Amino acid sequence: MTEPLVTILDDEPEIRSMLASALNEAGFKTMGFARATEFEASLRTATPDVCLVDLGLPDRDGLTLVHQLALEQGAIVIIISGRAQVQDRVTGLELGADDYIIKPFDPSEVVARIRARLRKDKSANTTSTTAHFEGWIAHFDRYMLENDNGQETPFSHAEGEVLRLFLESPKRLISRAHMQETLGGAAGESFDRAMDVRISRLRTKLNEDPKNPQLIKTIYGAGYIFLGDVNWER
Amino acid sequence: MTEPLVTILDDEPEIRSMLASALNEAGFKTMGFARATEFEASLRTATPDVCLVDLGLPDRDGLTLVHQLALEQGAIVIIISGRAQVQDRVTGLELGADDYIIKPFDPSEVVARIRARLRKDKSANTTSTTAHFEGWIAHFDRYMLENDNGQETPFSHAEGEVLRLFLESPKRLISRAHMQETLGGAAGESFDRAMDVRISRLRTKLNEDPKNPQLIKTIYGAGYIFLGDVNWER
DNA sequence: TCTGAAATCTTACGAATTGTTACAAGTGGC
DNA sequence: GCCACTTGTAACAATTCGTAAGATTTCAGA
Repeated sequence: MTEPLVTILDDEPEIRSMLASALNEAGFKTMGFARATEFEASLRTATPDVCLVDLGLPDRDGLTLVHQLALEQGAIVIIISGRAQVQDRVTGLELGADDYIIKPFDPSEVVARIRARLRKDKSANTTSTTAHFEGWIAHFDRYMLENDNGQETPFSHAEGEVLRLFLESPKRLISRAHMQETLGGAAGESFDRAMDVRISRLRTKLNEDPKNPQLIKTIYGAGYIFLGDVNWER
Repeated sequence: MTEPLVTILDDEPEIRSMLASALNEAGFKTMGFARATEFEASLRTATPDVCLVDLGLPDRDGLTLVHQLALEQGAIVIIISGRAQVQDRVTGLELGADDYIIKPFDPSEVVARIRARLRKDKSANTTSTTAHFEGWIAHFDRYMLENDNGQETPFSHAEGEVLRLFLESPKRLISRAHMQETLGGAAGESFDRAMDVRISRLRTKLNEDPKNPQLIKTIYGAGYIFLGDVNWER
């Protein structure tokens, strides 16, 4: 995961810029939004790793938004709110938020809390070389794909990059842009086609029905989603 | 995971018992320790899912203990401390803690925060969003629509947006304006027709009789209304 | 009930996006 | 150098989805 993307949803410009500069300095990419509708529109093309949400939004009830985000996106959701009552915090967390930070806050704490979440999120996955999913086993050390009969077929390095990307973020939208970035398609050229081809080849190795893929789903105009439960071996 | 085990490490008996009773009530198993050495001895036999650690221990520097725990055990580590400075919190989190709760605290918030951590730990793989309605099942994770015979037909992303909008507000008027806004018809113009088409396509997939739609009703001059009982399963 | 204007539905089409196949350039082993 | 393999590119097929335009429905007023 290169430079996690953090979205900031708050109607106060000063808070947005304060957070953005602190986060950028800490090595995150950021996107700021003043209103929920703009933010939601952006979700179609970008998949944030962390969403900071102010509860006092002008155009939407913040809590229901948090609820949706936590459920539909796999993202980490952190509430930032002026409401300091215990009850507010408890309901916010129950509804799916991963953390609840009270205004006024110190940006460095926000950074620390985000790091803590991401650290946990990743440590489940990283440093392992074998992943089980839907009857398949991917051996990244040997570049081998094993089916439920124990038969193995090799996959190439390029195919492995795509597969790993999918297996590390299952059930989440992976935008074409992010994919391209991660796969080193440096120049945004007609590398698009190359990606398509990689995915196409991966799909055939996974015995996907071209008309109706079960594992790697295309989201027209947005990117891809890998369905299927993944278990990394540790 | 049956009944997660939470260890409580704090030298004040009242705090231990307060936490223990709140956690037991919430369905956790608990073990309390007054001193770090006892706690560490217990690690040889039990593997806690969550460790609550007070920083002001008599026999050990709490921070180094936290650091060890976070690294060696895969456990979730939550600091409970009387030190409320931002700097304390930041270093605690940087050293590997997953959360930092300040004394005095409300036990219900501790429970909520523990739940939030455990939820995230699990949910990495289990994001299934489906809705049941009038004999149909919409699988939003797979972009599939299942009828009462179990047959599945795919729906596109654009169609899914409309369907989701309906299923999230059943039996309520959805104005064209609101719809347009939500569906990102930013261009605003003759996107009207596009919406019509989306709905039309959705209706055909739902086997609606064009003369007499049962599920998606048009309210002339206002918008649409989705009839039918919806049950979300998330 | 009849009529006309406005709103909505539907069909067909086309632009943009994505999938797939064939081929060629590049790489490494023998 | 030969051969197997990987991987990008180009060309064409398939899909998605908005737009245009004619058909149909709704509602108000006569």
